[in-house]
Amino acid sequence: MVTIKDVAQEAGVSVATVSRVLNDNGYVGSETREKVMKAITKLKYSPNEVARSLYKRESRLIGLLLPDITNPFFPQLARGVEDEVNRAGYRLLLGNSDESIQKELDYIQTFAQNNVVGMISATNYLDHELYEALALPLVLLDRTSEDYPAVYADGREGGRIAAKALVEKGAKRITVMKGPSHIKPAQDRFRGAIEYLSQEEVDFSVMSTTSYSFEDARGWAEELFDKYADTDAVIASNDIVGIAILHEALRLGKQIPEDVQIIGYDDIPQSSLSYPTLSTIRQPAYEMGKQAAKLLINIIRKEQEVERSIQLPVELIERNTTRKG
Amino acid sequence: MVTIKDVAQEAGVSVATVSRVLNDNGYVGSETREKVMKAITKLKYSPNEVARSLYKRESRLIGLLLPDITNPFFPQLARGVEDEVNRAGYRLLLGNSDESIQKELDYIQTFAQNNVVGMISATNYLDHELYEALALPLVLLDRTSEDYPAVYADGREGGRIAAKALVEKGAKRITVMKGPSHIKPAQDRFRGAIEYLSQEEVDFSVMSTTSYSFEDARGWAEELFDKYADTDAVIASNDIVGIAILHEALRLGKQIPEDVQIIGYDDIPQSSLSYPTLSTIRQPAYEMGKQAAKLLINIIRKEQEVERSIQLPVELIERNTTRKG
DNA sequence: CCTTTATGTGTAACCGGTTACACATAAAGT
DNA sequence: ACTTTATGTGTAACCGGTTACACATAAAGG
Repeated sequence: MVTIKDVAQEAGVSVATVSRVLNDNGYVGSETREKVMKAITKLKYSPNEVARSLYKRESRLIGLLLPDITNPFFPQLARGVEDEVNRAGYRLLLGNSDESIQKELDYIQTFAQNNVVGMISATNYLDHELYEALALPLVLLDRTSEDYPAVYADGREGGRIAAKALVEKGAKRITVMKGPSHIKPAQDRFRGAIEYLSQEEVDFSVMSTTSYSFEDARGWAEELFDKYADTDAVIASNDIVGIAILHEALRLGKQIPEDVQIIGYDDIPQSSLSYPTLSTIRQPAYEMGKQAAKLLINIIRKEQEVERSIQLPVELIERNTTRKG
Repeated sequence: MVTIKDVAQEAGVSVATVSRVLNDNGYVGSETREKVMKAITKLKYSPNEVARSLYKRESRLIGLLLPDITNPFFPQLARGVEDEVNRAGYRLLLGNSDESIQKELDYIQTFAQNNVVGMISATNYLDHELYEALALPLVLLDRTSEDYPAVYADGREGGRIAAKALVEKGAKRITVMKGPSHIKPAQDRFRGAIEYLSQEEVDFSVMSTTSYSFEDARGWAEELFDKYADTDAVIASNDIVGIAILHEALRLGKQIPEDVQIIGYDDIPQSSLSYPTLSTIRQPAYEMGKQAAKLLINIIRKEQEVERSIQLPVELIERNTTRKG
């Protein structure tokens, strides 16, 4: 391994001077700078981040904690975070917590042990005490909080928009699927939908679900048409479930959107690849990731006028599981 | 920040003793161990990984380099890697290289600068010189190589199986989609399909594509039916493209699988959520990730009898875009 | 009883950077 | 000509761990 000492020796200067050249601070004579640069190139020197991180007590790493990257909503979020974080010269330590508080705590600890400059968390549980003890800049993603800055989409409005669209498109017997109760954003969109429907002249029923996963989605779909066979519109808890419902409806010989209208939530990329293409409420996942990263970096850099939290707008994407006009 | 010194002081011993307790090596008296443990608990001490990493010249991080986590094939891979890597006490530094060699090089450099113990790369380009200069344990994933251990699925066999299935199911005018030429596994499966078809009594045509992305998938689908309107079976370059083709075929009023049979590749989770559900060649993505991580860890630990490379089997998943029997 | 050997603990060097501080010299100000 | 001030460079302390080595004591062996 080539160290700063080797470079110093090669250039015939001290390590301090090499360091000054590397970081472009302090005074360095122009010929000296030249010599050092040449030595760096010659030896293919690349400074060790770990040593720097130890002294500075701060690495150039940012921790990203997700529930599960395997859920199609998260890769986009993650990319948004990564792209923005890279722009500022940081790199990502990634962790999936599943639904395990233990894993979450373990990751938070690792992040801290590695001197990360900050972290972004999109997990559902949130152990306040530990996060507090941390004293690490933290931004929450896809989640609201009183205590920490957060970036999220307007779930309540999303639920409302979905409900409004279905009512306007003539739905009479709407079924609203309620997502897992420990997932906050799931509850927000559910609440938005219920609020809207309650003030309208329509019948609606609520079906509770306890997970978002691919594996269970088909089960929810079957249960839905079993329990509410005559429903003519469904507000799905997310796109995965929405596509499963669509699939099941077709299997039962229903016409989409004539017999049943369906609105998903998230607008994951594959929603536009279903058949018929799924109408949905779009959450700007990539943008949310970017904003969260930006916010975190501003906090890290102690910029003035840092927003406390950022709410991004949602949007109805009308595709082919809802009627036209 | 609580350091080992604080613990030493609190326990009334030297830092060396605390270190011995932490790492459970060297001699430590049982009462002394007790005292140290108590101090650790009391101060909520958590050793700094960076300091350890500097002295040991080795962190507990592993670098994972992917083309793009946003491509639905990769989240599963990543989870496989992460889960296995965690079991062994390591954590992941994640990077997406897109198609950029520069980004790839940058990430490799960062990995090295952070003293990662090893790296797993699933990227398409591979700058041999740099990887060589690295002297970092490296395992390639979803990719073969003469020079490095690799974990991959049997693409050629996959292509063959897909072609065989279609021929057996009565396809007469098969269109084979050729994936981007810089993506090695895409070429393998293509080659497998062509090899099989060449020895059979069927007509087939080849359509070249230059990307795998969602955004372009629809375009390829349109082009396909434009150029080869009378094709009765398609071997898609991957599931995304397969689903887009399915979608387009339905839009054109074709019956699936009666008029057109379609076989995808990868078996990404959402393939079972399409309508009709997509027949495909399954690559065990999660398992591939796990195996790659296992292999890397074995190399790191300098275990004996480490396999050079691991080829995993692919499997035909018959769903509803191919005819029965 | 004396020498080994095993056990327990502390001191200090080390990992590879960064930076405070000392020192030297040149340029600028009075 | 003499003090400031700006510029350039090196020495060594420091970051928070790990470990080689020294040293002390107790147990075991002859």
